Amino acid sequence: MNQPSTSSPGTRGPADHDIRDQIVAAANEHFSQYGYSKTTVSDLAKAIGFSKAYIYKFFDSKQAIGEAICSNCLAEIVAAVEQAISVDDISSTERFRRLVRTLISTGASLFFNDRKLYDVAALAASESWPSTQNYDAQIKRFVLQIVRDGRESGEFERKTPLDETVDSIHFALRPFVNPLLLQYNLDFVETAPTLTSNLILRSLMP
Amino acid sequence: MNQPSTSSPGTRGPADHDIRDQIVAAANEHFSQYGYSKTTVSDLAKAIGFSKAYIYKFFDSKQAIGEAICSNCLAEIVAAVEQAISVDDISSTERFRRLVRTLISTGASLFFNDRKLYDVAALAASESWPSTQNYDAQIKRFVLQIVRDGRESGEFERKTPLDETVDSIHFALRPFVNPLLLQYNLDFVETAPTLTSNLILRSLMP
DNA sequence: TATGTGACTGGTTTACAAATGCGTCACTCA
DNA sequence: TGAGTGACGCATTTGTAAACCAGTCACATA
Repeated sequence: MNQPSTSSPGTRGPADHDIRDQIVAAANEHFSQYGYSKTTVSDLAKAIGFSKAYIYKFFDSKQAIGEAICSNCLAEIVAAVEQAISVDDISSTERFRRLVRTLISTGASLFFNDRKLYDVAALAASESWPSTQNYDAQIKRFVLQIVRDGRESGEFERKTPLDETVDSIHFALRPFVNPLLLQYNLDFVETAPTLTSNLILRSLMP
Repeated sequence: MNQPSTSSPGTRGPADHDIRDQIVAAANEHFSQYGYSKTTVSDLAKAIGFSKAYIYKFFDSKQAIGEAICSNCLAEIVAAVEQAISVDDISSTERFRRLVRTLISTGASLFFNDRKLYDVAALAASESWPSTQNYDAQIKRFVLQIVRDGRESGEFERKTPLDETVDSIHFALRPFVNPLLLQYNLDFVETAPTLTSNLILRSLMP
């Protein structure tokens, strides 16, 4: 009924509350150290000195907490990509190359340096949690933006419907965007980015 | 030492032997009915009226039997693709479209109609059994053949090194070729084939 | 009214002992 | 000598009872 308007789905009670942040901080710590499944809600409660029941005043479920952590995690990738492509005076081609390169390198680095957190993201992807859908949508928006710019500057072809172009590129990037799939493509992390970028860029040639 | 020359790896004893065929037949039956892991080597032995130990005169291991079944399975996909693209008087573009379409439709049909056998293939892919590596190589050969033909006829561009073109296309098809990955892409089985084909074909335009 | 909790339920996980499975080898039989 | 097997070691799987966990609720305190 009176759900606070600015809160993300799965949260409860006052949207900005010190306790909520403490829970998230504890969850980040515990999830990245012991993993999502080995961390109990009681563990998080103990960590911040409250009872388990109190946690549920702020979050709908354990998964909702996972969502918060996962969102942060994926937001970092998005931020890295955004930073990499938000550079003045580079071609759309170069922008696209950076998108792919950054996407893969930050994703792989998450996998190798923060495996337990990566696993949360993979779980989220396998169950289509909102956080991953949102992440996916943001990457797609970047693709749209670059393709549109490239078309306007005459760098990319314009015959193919914009939607189709973006959809197909977005799909081609899926093995790197989706954490569940990225796992299986890590063997190709050296060669695949350039290969894929080149293929896509060739498809964009006027 | 005196390994029969024509036998596939993992096999033992005389290469063409009635018993071997019986084992393979029984395995096909059992694997597709109960699954690979729920089928014991003893089950297969009983099915053909021998003891378990005798099976090992013909196969190195249970996995070697799985290999035989998996090979057949994947060979069917390869055969379907080969038939689909071995049609006279069609453009390389059309040939490529058929490759992708057939690859996905036979793969998906295996998934939906013979799930237990599909799982064997997925297991094989996840552990990189020779059968899947071989399958992968065969698909790649088809791609090479089509691209080469298309280049010769002037239908496809020739600036990009042939190897790179083939590698990138092969990689782009991975989500459909690799049974382990196909599982995760079945939601897109309607739209992805055309989308992917179009992207790749655009990249091949002269 | 806002902060906070112990006790409860029913579904899942764990722990560990028993059973089963893979693969080998010495052996039999014709 | 080639066809075929029982019995065994070692690792994995399974069955199951106990422990645990996610999530709720009525209630306490200030």
